[in-house]
Amino acid sequence: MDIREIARRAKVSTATVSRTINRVPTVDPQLAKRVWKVVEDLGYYPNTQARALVSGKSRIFGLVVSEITNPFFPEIVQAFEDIAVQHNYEILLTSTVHNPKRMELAVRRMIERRVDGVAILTFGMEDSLVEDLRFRKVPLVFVDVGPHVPGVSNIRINYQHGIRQAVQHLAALRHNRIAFIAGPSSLKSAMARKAAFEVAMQEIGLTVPPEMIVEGDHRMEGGMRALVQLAGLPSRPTAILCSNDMTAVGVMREAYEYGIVIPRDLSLVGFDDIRLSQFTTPPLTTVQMSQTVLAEYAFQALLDEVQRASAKTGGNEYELLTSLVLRRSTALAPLDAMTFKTPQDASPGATSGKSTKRIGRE
Amino acid sequence: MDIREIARRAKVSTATVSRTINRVPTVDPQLAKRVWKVVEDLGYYPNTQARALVSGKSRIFGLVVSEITNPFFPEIVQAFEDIAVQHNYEILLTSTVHNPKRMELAVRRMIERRVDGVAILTFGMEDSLVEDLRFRKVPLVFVDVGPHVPGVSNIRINYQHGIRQAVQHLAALRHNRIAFIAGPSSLKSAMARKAAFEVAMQEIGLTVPPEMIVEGDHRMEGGMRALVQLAGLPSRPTAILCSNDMTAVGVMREAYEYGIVIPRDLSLVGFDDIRLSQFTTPPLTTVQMSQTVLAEYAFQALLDEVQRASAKTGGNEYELLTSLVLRRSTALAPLDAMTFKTPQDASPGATSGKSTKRIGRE
DNA sequence: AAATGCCCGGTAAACGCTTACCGGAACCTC
DNA sequence: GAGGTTCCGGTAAGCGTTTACCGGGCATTT
Repeated sequence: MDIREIARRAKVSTATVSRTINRVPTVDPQLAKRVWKVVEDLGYYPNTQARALVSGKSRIFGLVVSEITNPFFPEIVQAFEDIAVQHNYEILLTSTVHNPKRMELAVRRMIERRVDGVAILTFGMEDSLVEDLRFRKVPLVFVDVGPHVPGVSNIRINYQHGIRQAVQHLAALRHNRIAFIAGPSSLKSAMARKAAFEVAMQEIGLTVPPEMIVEGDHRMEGGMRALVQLAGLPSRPTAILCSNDMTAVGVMREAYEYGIVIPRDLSLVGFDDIRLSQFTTPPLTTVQMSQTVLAEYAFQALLDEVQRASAKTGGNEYELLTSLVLRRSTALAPLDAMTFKTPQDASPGATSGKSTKRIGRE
Repeated sequence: MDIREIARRAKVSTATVSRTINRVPTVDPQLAKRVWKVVEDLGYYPNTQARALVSGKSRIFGLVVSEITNPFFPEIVQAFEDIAVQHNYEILLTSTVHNPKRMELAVRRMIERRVDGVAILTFGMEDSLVEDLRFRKVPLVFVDVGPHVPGVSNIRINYQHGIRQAVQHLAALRHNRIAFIAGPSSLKSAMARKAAFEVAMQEIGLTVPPEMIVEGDHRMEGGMRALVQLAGLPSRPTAILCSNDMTAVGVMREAYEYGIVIPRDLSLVGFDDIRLSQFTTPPLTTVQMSQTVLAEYAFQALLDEVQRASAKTGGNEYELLTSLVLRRSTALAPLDAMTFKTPQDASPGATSGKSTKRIGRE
């Protein structure tokens, strides 16, 4: 069932049907009504492919993420989709799972589908792929790492702000041995977080001995390993700031094995504020980086670019703030130097008494 | 840059270019080589929209999930995408966030994009929408709840298998007061899980007093509320089976507040085996329902349907098994009837000693 | 009343492909 | 060597839209 069928039944030309459907104001209301009637009766839905072909606009944006199973991404995807739907855009999602082949294929598929723009939320994308996109004049938006050229927008993340808050918060709780579990050194964003930590520590007048910075992998396992390493130190940290939330979850998990009670024995701060960090025990204090706002910026950047078409102006810069969200994984530093207790002393619920409910024995 | 440009430069007709690109074997290798050269040199990628228009196949499958931010879904999406990529299919993802308007819009968009099939992994979709899809002869696959008609495939989930294993496991650990936290009664799948639990309990000769079944909401909050309720019982359960993992996470969270130590005081079993359940403390014993296999079945069902075109046979049925995966949230039932300890007795690490590492005080 | 302008709706080309059909060349067959 | 096959590549129609252009009818102007 196509537009011609509608035209025939409504006894008008296909042009009129098209105009009606696209709400071109010059069509006579009488006619329009007749057309709409037929459209409704037949349940006609226009064929987007054909529309795209003639208009040259697919109304599709590509969205490239590293791994949809990484809890950091689903919220971004959701937010991005929400806005896309509002603007009548479709989204082509690709989860590259860190596989260069997959990434290449993804780019190719997107170009073949003639996407109107691509948001790249993955870190470390081959330059040649970006070139391919740019060569085809596809608007791009990067987070944190894009080149500064026309047609390419960037969302820069202000790590410093949130991390400074976190460090100040810990300092206010009298922590002075604060460790940092970094992300993989191959990730620019991870390095930026680490640098922000070092700056914040310095600002506040705290020194960071080298052994207080250990490298994780932004996954739970890295956090677990890192805690083991930090626990083995002669002078242990009383607080740990992690480069992302999954790392913090790993720390929690390993801390539990060691009988270290968070936050009594150890304060812990994450980064990203993924959903999961509300669900941990105790809920994780973390530096928030709003996935929703990130998605909004990304979409807006693409949309702007599409609308101003190929005006030479292109390439906006956005800044995304980060900020501390307080939950329950941080507390006053232990008074004595003997930070970690042995398991028998460490009883859950004995910590931040005020928020702990108890039920008596029957 | 289009196929004509290629044709011109390679001094052949567009038909030959098309044939070459589609690897039709009748084109002369010499010619083909010449064409390929031009294609490579120019970086030509065919326009999928045009192809779709003429072939009548979009090579897009729709995927409808309730909420991508629900940890249950990302793995399915990932797995689905993996297979889709292999088969050169694109996926149109829609997260309905339980909003009927969104759902309607999603269906409309999918039809307009002329998807070749739709996998519906959301529960409770308006019949009218399904009708709309069926009317257009779009192949469909449902999980667990689809109607039994041609063109519609179903993936039935065998809840009984895994839940029986769970119950038997708990019984073997000498639990006899086993509670069940159900999902919302509006969800068919939740009701099926509850029924499976009741059957399994009966099989094993255990009775289920009505107060041992409480309704949750498949979210953390429901689990928290349910635990409060169960803890208030005069005769408390020694083990709880939850209708999904998020519920179990809520139970864990609330148990921590009460000083109830899992698994020493309370054994806990979840359902779904979402990623997160590996990350809880302790890791959650749960009934697995393989998201990967689910996605594979769904894709295969759609693909079958597309390939056999409109042969009348349509509508496969698949069965997905569930099975228990043992982690560390279950243990021998406490010997005395005084199931829950008061906080001061409850020390983490004192439980399943063998797997608990300790470090001595320095 | 004829000329002019405006308004609207129809005609048809175009978007970038695939493919049915056709025709020429080369190769057989008798 | 004439007619018949076979093989390949070109011609052109068509997929379902949008839209530039055109032209008829009516109102307005002189």
